[in-house]
Amino acid sequence: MKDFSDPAACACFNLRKAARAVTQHYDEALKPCGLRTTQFSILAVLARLSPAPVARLSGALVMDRTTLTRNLKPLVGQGLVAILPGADDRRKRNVSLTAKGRKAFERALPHWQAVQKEMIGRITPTRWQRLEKDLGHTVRAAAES
Amino acid sequence: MKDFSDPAACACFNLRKAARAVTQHYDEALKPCGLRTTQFSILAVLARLSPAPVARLSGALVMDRTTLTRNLKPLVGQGLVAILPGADDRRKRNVSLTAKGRKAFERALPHWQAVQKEMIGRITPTRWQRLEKDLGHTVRAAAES
DNA sequence: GCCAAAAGAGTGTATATACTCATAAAAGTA
DNA sequence: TACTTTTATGAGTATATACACTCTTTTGGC
Repeated sequence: MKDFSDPAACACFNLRKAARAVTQHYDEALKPCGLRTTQFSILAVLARLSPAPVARLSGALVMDRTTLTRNLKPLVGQGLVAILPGADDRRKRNVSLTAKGRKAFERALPHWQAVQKEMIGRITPTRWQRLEKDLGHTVRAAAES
Repeated sequence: MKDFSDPAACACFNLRKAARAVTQHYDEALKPCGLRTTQFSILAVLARLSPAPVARLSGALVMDRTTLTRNLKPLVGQGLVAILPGADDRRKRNVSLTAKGRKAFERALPHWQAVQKEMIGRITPTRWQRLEKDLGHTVRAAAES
């Protein structure tokens, strides 16, 4: 049982390592847009769900609620995202994409497509298809506690 | 080509998402030891390579050199790791596991094994075996720039 | 309507991540 | 040897991550 005796086989370590390695390429590619990968992902989710309360977004991103709150700060600072109190429920904060934010997202899209194509090409489309499924399964497996 | 038009298919986003989800379990499991997953990983690598200069360790961890420097700080603070100037080359800083650090690592090992077993069980050993290979390939693919 | 419980969200604190720039020492070269 | 280049590293800054705690508002039970 190598998997349970050799820390180099650590599932967490290997996932984080791969995430670090890949993130650097995406961040580099999105640099001309003034966006990080995480920020692009948030805008992408918002493009579909805006406006939506914080908890709904953090669920969609599989990101801790408080993490999302912090991550929204620079986006709000840049005027790409606006946060408004909910009309029906004053506890809720509705996060929405501004016009500027939607433009920034659309400008970033081709840059993302380029690096995505490049990276999947390197990984190999076949392997990536498999990997994406396995990652999705992993997220669900981790979340089911 | 769904992979190049739907940001939800983003390789980076999916990797980071899975890393986040899994990290929470490992951090929770290692909490009684006073270690985070990243710290455990560093100790595990040091258990094999200690003493080693910063650049050598960051290479082994596929972690940015400056990131490792920051990550070492709390470990040094807890006395688990010591950093000494190189005798041969005064530019180098040799990072080494202290006796206390080795003990902390050995105490943490069973906790890691438990969560590793639990997580691989959830993911499924077959899928994990495949995933680990694919992650390794991804790291190499990303690094070959 | 009153009050306890639950839901939605922010803050304090600490770690994780990495780019840019600065520093110092070793190695190479004329 | 003096000068340049390369190597090893740290510091400044900014974002990413999340647990514990707190605050406010809503909801449910009576």
